[in-house]
Amino acid sequence: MAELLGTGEFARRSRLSLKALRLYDRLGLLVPARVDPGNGYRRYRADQLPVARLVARLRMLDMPLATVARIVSAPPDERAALLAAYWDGVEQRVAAQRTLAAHLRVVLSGGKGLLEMYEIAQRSVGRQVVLTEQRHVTPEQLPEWIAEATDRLEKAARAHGGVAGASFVVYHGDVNEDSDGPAEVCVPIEADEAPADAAARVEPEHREAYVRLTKAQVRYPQILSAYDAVAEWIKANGHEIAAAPREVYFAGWGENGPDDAVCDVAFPVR
Amino acid sequence: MAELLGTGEFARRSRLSLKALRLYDRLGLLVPARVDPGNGYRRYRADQLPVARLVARLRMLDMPLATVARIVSAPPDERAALLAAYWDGVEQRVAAQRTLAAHLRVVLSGGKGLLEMYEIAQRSVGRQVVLTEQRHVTPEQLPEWIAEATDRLEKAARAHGGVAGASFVVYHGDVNEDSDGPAEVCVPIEADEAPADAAARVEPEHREAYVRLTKAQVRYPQILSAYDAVAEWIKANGHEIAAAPREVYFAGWGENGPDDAVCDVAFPVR
DNA sequence: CTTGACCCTGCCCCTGGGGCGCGCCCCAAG
DNA sequence: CTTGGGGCGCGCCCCAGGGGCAGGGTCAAG
Repeated sequence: MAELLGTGEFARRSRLSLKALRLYDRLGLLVPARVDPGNGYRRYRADQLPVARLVARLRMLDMPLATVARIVSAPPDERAALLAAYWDGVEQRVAAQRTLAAHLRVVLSGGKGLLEMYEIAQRSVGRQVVLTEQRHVTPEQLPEWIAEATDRLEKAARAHGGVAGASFVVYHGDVNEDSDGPAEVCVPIEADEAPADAAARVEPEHREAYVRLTKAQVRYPQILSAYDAVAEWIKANGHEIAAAPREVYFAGWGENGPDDAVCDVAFPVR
Repeated sequence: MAELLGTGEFARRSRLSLKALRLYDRLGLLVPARVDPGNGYRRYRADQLPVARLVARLRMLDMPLATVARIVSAPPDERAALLAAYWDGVEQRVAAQRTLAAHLRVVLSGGKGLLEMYEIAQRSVGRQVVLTEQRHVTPEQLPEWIAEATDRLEKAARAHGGVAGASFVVYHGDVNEDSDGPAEVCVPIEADEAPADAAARVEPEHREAYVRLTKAQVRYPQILSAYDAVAEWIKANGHEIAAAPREVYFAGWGENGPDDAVCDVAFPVR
């Protein structure tokens, strides 16, 4: 009565290979309705076809079988969300890789096309009193340290009138594989002079050339392209670098996606 | 004189693992400057670091080692182009997967959000005399057959006044895993009546609801979402399907990227 | 009864390494 | 001179997600 399909037909109609069907059986992902105990022949019900086709399509997204299994075994009303979560992860990875590829393309072509990739502007920045924390740090420690130090300084800022603007990180030395800074996290506070009871200093008024970056672009090493672009722009426009470069974090990290602007890379100019 | 680095230091400074270094050595991708014949110790020159770092970064793009090898062994002025070509391929694949993921999301959520994904419009289409070719065809044969049949019909159209508009494919039956059409490729010609010496017919004047799709969306199975969306829109707006659905190819395939519009999916309506 | 067409399991292969074990090697301190 | 401890080598097994092939059993139609 129940129309059972052999592996061959099931494979053809689901666009899965025999090898894949056997694997999915073994993994418990797609178990045949009946397996002949004598000869091991697998038999599938026709109503297993939609599941098999779903598996085939999820695999076309290069989704790992473990994730596929989680989706097909989830209640139907949660499946779309699981898929969306997986795909969001893919898009995040690809966004990061995309900016890295763009960076490498510039590097490999010897820096040509750098100024076409970024839109550089100028602005004036007022005098700021900042709480600071300074350290030698490697590229891979950097993001964590910036987050922690910013957090610490913002807490400390509450005792000094509160945070007065976007925090920024000044690079007094290169941070790359051969050099570890130092870097300095700065959080502006509502004060006229640097307090004596905290690590603080005055950041003078200046003009700066800057470029706005998305979260995917704010990453080592592709962020180096942005530095190169601003420096190139400064030279091309006859300006001169006046102080150490910096990253201005004007937006929070958590609440932004890979394609949202979160940071400016800026060089003070004369 | 030549400062040689041990594997440990070379690994740290290039961000490659010892395992990776040994593998790349064996594959000839990154061969140490010297290998001690007695104990097998590998020694790298400091000037191999840039290459090693390039390899590490290309690997962050999930680039296969074979492609990495092609890039690092290419003359410097060709490297950027090779990278660009690789990354273009990635973007094409991802664009196709992105539309598939969107399609599956709609399917898994039971068709909710379908009308928000597509922008559906209406238009009038005049009477057309078309050369046609009809066949039963499976989804994976479809693209090739459409290309070939269109090519044949466009050649044949030259003997009948020339091509008079965008070619289209009418689906007289579903084309999916369970059904193979038939489908009919139509190329409009500059003629008032169907010629007797060729497979031809008159496509009557009609109104149709349609949606414009990018090349990445014009694919099996995600194109099914577009059909569903147009059908849904027709029902929601109180119209009625008047004839078999069709895909209108108004732009060439070869010259367009995955995000360029190439095709409309249309249903004639009453 | 025979002949294809189906179907089974098991084995080795691929990529790009990770992890572990074993053993040697090298350098510095005692 | 010896004794560590870490650096380094090699080889083995492991992962996903199958592809491909060998060798053998099975099923259905002529």
